[in-house]
Amino acid sequence: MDVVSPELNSLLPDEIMDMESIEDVAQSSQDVPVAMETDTTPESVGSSTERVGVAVSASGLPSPLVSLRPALDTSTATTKTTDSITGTTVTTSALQKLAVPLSISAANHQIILNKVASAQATEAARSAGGQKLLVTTIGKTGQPIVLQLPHSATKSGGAAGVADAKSIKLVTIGGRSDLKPVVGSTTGQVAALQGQQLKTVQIAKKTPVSSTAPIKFIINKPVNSKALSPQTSGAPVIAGRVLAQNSPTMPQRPITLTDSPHNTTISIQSIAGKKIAISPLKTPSKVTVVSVASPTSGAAQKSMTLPVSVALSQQILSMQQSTAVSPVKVATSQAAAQNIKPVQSVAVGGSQFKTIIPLAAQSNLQQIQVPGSRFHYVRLVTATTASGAIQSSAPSSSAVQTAKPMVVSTGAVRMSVPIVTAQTVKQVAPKPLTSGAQVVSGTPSQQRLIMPATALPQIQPNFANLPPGTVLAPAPGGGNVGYAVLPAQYVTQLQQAPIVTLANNSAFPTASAAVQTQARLPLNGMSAEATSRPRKPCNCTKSQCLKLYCDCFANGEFCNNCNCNNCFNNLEHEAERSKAIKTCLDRNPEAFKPKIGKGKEGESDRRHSKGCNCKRSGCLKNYCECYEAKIMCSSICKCVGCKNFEESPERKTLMHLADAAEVRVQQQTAAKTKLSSQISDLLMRTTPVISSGGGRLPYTFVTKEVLEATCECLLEQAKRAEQTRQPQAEAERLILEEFGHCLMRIINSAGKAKADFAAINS
DNA sequence: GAGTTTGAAACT
DNA sequence: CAGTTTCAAACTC
Repeated sequence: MDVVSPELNSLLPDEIMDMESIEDVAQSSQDVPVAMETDTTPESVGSSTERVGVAVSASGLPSPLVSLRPALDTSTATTKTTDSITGTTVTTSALQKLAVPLSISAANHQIILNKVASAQATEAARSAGGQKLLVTTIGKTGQPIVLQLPHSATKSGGAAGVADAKSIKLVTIGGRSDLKPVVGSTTGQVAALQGQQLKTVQIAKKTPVSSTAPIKFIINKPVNSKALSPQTSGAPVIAGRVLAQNSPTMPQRPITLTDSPHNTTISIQSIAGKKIAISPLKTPSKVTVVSVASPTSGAAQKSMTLPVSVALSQQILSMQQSTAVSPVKVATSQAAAQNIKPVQSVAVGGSQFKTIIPLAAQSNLQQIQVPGSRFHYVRLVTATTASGAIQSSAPSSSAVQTAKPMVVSTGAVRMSVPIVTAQTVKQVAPKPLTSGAQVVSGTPSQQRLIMPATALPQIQPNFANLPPGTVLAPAPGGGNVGYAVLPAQYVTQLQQAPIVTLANNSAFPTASAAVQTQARLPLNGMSAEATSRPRKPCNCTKSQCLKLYCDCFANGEFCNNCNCNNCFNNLEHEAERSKAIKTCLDRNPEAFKPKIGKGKEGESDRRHSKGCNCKRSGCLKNYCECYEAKIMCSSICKCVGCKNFEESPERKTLMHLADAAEVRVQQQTAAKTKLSSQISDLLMRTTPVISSGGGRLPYTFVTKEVLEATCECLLEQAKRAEQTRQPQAEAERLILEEFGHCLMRIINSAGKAKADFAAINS
């Protein structure tokens, strides 16, 4: 498995440190409730003084295990998964040193996970028996991780009650005072024992024996569970359906994922029907559910429609891709594997911000973290060859997937989702649901990628709708590896989009694979532009964009649409990039942390972490990092001739000038807008108008007939005055009065007509 | 757009 | 840790 260096762990941003989420993955492979447990042995915790990464493992699942481990070479953690039916245990080496070490660098809200080391993990996975549920959290720097993993070797299938705390896998976040013990039932369910804020999300995947039986994912998120009741732990998984548990004290707000056998789509339905935009920045208790089910080998050649229904029920974001296995395929090919839809449950940084990623049986998903907090990458890894990937039906032979955990920080402004085939990753053959269906195709699982790199040129046009910042990177060396890097805002958009469709097929006929997204929407009151403003392209020429000179690199981002030369800051040079990141971190562990400290809720205590060293700019030019960040220089600055302080007249002048300029720009913009509006109004006007005080009236009402009638009225009034021998002044008054009456009638008529017209057109 | 200035990052 | 060099962005013309 992979290793995370302690120092990297120590660099994990607070957002991640704050992560309290604990996910549980439950899978049932039979109509009979199947208990599933993922457990970590106590030693998996590693050194108490070391930071433990996130190890999320869904045992018993053919799906890739998610693991994020501390880089403690000396520590070893073992994730044991036990098949509830056979009692076979698959152990995933959690802290095992890898020949291909996982490179995890975490800084600035980002973690990079590289290289999947599967071989050892696979071997280790087959070792001892153990427990299935593995929940992990990340502790804060210097704070010990507490993993309480009772050896509940409970292998009893069915919905064994979780009342027994011993059978519960308890995972806490290291160092946090508000740790929430989590109890996982034998059914893989997790409930928060005392997590006041802890919310558990459980995704249970059950493959119906009958192809016609719908598969439902029910995500239950008990909140504020103070106690675990037997009821909560005993949620049964029956007949292809996973019944979500409810916290006795909390209402259930499940999301149901239904796999329709008659079509190739799975839709996530929000039972609550309430969509909530997830703001990774501020909103706590957010849960992101990302379901990505990749097609199995049996359906590998079928194009599929993969509607993603984003359902936000109780702050749950669902991003789902269906596996869309056609019933025919299920019948002819190895159905066992097809119906299994492994789920990855991933804790997301930030309190209660969670990401759950159900994966298809042969899909693999890796979390890629980049130093810096803005990007969070998820890599989908496809199964490679049959060797190692395909397992016999024997549950014990299930290979352990080496998918890396995906961690998304709450502070994520952008989220990237590289999708790649992991040729080096051994895939776990889905376990057969039934003994009779245990035969798994021995052919290499041509697992299709949602966005195969090989088809990148083809699909790229299909992603025209993707937001800025999306990168489709070809695989290095022309391998069948590709990445789709999606900005986090994309996810944000998904949160608000009613449906997101990811079409997946080898031929990409559905170029429409198009991800349907909506326009950027404000995030927490901040404009999306402000929160996810695309970074300026760099122009690096000599640094290969692998030094902090490069803003992209310094911000933990891949270069995208930059003007750099010989750029290595991309997925094609992951090795170099990882090395460079490590070098930077070795030099300065804070290298990828924001230089500007976060001010406290509107306070102006933002300041540069290191202070500037300006000599000649007076700290009033953008050369100065303080000034550039629009903050005052502080005592830690070593600048000379600083003018960037509160009372500085130069600064005030500059600010006033800037403000004035901004006001001018705004005024000009407003004037332009108004002028444009007026012009548009004029152009759209089809008839002349007269003013009626409150609005414009078409003076077509002043027709010849009206004029004649008016004149007649006036003449009549004049005659009357003449007949009554009124004085001239009085006659004029009467005539004018009549004229006024005429005008009023005209105006009233026009106004009425206008109103009627508007009513008709409305 | 080319050249200069600037200061952070990297290096010694 | 200080001095120097490198680098890319900011700035000027």
